[in-house]
Amino acid sequence: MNISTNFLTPTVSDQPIPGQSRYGWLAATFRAAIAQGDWAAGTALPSEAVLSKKHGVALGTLRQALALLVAEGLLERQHGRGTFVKSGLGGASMLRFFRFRQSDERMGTPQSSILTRTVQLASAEEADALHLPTGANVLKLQRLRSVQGQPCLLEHITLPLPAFAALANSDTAAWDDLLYPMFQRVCGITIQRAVDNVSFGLLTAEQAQLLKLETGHPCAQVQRRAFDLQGQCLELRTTLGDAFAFEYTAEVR
Amino acid sequence: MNISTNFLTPTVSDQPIPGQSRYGWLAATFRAAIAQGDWAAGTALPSEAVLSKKHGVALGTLRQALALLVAEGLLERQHGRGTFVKSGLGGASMLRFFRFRQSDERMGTPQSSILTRTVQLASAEEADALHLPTGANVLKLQRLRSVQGQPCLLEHITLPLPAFAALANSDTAAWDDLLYPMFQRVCGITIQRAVDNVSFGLLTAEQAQLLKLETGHPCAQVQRRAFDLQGQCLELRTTLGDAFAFEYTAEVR
DNA sequence: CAGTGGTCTAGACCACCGC
DNA sequence: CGGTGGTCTAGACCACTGG
Repeated sequence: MNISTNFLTPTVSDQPIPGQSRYGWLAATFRAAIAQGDWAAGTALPSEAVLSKKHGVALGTLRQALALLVAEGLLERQHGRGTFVKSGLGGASMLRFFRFRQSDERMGTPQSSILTRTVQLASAEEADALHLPTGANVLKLQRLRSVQGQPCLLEHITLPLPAFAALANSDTAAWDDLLYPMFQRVCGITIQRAVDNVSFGLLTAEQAQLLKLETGHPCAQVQRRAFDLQGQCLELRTTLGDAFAFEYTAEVR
Repeated sequence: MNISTNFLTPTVSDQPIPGQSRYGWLAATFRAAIAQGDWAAGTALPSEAVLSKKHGVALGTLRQALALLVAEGLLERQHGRGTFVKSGLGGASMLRFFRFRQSDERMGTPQSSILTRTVQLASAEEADALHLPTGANVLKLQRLRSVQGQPCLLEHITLPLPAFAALANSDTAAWDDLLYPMFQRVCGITIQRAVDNVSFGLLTAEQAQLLKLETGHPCAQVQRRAFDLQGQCLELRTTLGDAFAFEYTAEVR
């Protein structure tokens, strides 16, 4: 990572500044510290004064660096309390696309059950997206999520296999309703960010049966790629739900 | 608006600071200047040095104020050139929800034709959303947008009537393909921001006929509320398009 | 080259939190 | 109350743009 360690520091700073600004370099340093776990999720960073002194930088510069990481969603600042490392994604983020009856506040998280779990060879697209070598295995999950006993979302999940090996043999019935916190606990993997692509389709007979809908019923399809702290894609997920329960709001400027 | 004009300014500032920070108040001042047209869209603001001196504020403080407006999408800064007032929304923003063949780059804007134009009483919901008095009139438009001669989007647009009177009698055949720039030119109304709500439904017979699809064909429905610089809602729009052409990407952190 | 925004400093004081 | 982040200042120098 360190391209030029800059042996001949002319005047003041001994810090290797690649091509970026000082605060940009500082932000990168902190980003790495978070990614490597030196700053654990949920914990507080040292105060601004300490950090600025430690890195030989003015307060304002240090604050610019932190502001970058806040904008990226890695940090959270609280006036009078401190600066904290954000935990990864919660996992209930799929619900933002759907409005299921009574799902709004009371039953925050839908129940989850794993229908199938298999290990198989990664397809070309999967290997490409997950940056796996050819011939690598992936863990495939089929998962049904229900609200108040009503099945509402059907998911197909692909996970790269050396990384998620701990999930290949554990009892799926004992799994949490939320996967991402479990990824963190069991596999030490933090999902920090995801990209969802929404499109429209019709349910196949098998899909419809699981969702208790008619074959050919319209469905919304959300294809997700989820990334860890290093920006590595570590999950591919396809979620299907009743198109008539779909609702999403976006702002344009 | 000015709650306390603060007659007894104790030490330094003569500026009416409501409860906000200095830069927050500055930003509000600039926001108002833009909204009232003192800063015309597309023009450059005075330099940082001039503005900071004029408002008796340090450079850093002035920059914080500008940063707020940049984040709001009202301003745009260009290193070495200046700070500019952004023009309103372009108008082609509906296409971000759909992928029509060959619409990607070559034919940037779909052609537009106004099918019907009527003046009628605002419904209760419309009057509420547009902040109209009861009994006020609205302009209703039905509009078909086509790519390469193929009809693809059907729109139903509601506009409050004193404001858009200039559109009530002009020749619709001569209208632009993009409405928002025309709103600005003809009515002096700048659309700065919009909120889109997406859901799925089925086409009625009339809708299907216009879009050259089957009755009952699945459609994506985008309900938009568009706002001017003051945050006033000045347009209600419902857009229908083939659900199988729908595609949208969102990021979650 | 002059003028613009971008970075950086070394201070000061204020507002909030929790003990 | 001490410690935290938030605001603000009055400078300095750098990097980019355009004539």
